[in-house]
Amino acid sequence: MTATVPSPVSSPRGLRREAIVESLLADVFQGRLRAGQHLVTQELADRYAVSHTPIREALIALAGIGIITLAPNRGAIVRQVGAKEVREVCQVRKALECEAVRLASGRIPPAELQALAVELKKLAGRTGANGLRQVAKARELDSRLHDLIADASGNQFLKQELNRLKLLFRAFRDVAWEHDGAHNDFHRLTEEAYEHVVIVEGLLANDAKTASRAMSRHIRSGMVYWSRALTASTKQM
Amino acid sequence: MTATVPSPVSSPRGLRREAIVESLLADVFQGRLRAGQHLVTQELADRYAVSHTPIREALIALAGIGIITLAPNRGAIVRQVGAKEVREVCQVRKALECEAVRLASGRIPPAELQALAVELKKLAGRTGANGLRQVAKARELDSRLHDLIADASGNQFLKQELNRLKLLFRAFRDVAWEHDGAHNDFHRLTEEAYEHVVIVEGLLANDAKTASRAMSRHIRSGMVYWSRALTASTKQM
DNA sequence: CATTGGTCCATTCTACAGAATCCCTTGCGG
DNA sequence: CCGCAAGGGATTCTGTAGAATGGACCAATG
Repeated sequence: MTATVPSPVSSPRGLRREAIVESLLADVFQGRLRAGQHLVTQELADRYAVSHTPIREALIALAGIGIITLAPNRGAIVRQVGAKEVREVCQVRKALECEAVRLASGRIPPAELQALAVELKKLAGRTGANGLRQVAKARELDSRLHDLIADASGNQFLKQELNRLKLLFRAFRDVAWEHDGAHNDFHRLTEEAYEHVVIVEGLLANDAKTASRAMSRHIRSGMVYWSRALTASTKQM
Repeated sequence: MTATVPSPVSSPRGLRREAIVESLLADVFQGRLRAGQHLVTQELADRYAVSHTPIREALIALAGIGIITLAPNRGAIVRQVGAKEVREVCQVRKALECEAVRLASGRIPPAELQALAVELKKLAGRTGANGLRQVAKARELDSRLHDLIADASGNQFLKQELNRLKLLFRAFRDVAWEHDGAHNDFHRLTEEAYEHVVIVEGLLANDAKTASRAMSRHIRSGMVYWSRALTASTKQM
């Protein structure tokens, strides 16, 4: 199971923990580590070719992010990723993203927004032809928009929180993706592009209310979509 | 400096990290550790009479909470607690508490709310006479209200996030408290009690909008008060 | 069903390696 | 002769490894 991806880590001293955190996050994102799975430090240490000390530290950090839970003297297990969790995280994310949009409204350089709008429309126009390329593009634009907003909110702490939530959400989405197969998701991606356009247009018009409502709808529809994808294909425990 | 409080920890194996986290949190809350201060693992290890491994792990956990920042190969420093940080955290907290109120509206047992309302009014009535007793009572009621709301929101994740933020906020408040001395804060406490009453009444009337607006005002006024208290007394770096 | 022994593994300790910083020296310019 | 900047070495502290400790779970036995 874990042997499929050896994933050795050769980071400079002091950055190993961080590298391991990222790699483990990716493992969860891409379904190599499943919910409920027990993580054994020694195994991970072997796999990453480091001692178990940095592994342990990485696990503590992951527990802080909320990806795994740590039980004293019992180690780490990957958190359940069910429809309930998706809804919960999305609810929180919605509240924060909307706040960020309100704060950011009128503070983002219009040039950036224009450029983004152009690319989004181009993406939304193409109906799901050549897959993976478009998926990558969509995700990049998504990231760019949300980062732009978080930056412009002028609230460092909020930005940091949003980033954490984005990571969590990505974990959920990627698990669902794997379960569900890809073909439906192309549709969702173009839908998302349209939603993004509405948000960007709201921001361009300096209309905080509209933009924040669009953001709310955007996240809600993501929530509905991905939580459904999860329930559809997972036999919950 | 640190010698004033030896704080030895004698926890059963497996809970030491947790114990250290709590103790360090308390140290920050109570101003024994000041913003910008550099935390040396060996010192802390001596102080708690453990090796520096669990100390390191505790620091990683604290960094996850956001109380300290970790620089690779450079160790931990206690985060700046200035007016800016208070405002940022409060902004985030406001967004989440309001969301929680909206979700919780109509789902809290009225009996509980009634009881709380009675106690709050009793507290608000007494004008700042016997101090510490009232402070303790006020904090207890505050905690009870926010917990009630978080529980009733039905969102475990949201509840967990709110708890983290409450911890952070408490850290800020206690630092400000120490700087400012106590006498003004009694006034603020009765003010808070009034604000709480409005929230409770909104909830009793099943009026999510009013309740959430009251919550928003509540947190905003706390933000204004405490951030002012901090700027007033701290010579920021 | 309670007990006990065994095994696995999380946790903690000790020791060491490497990074960052500090301080002292040394060389240059005033 | 004094001040200042640059270099280098010592010190201090972080990060990692590997060993030791003891808790949790399982299975076999009474």
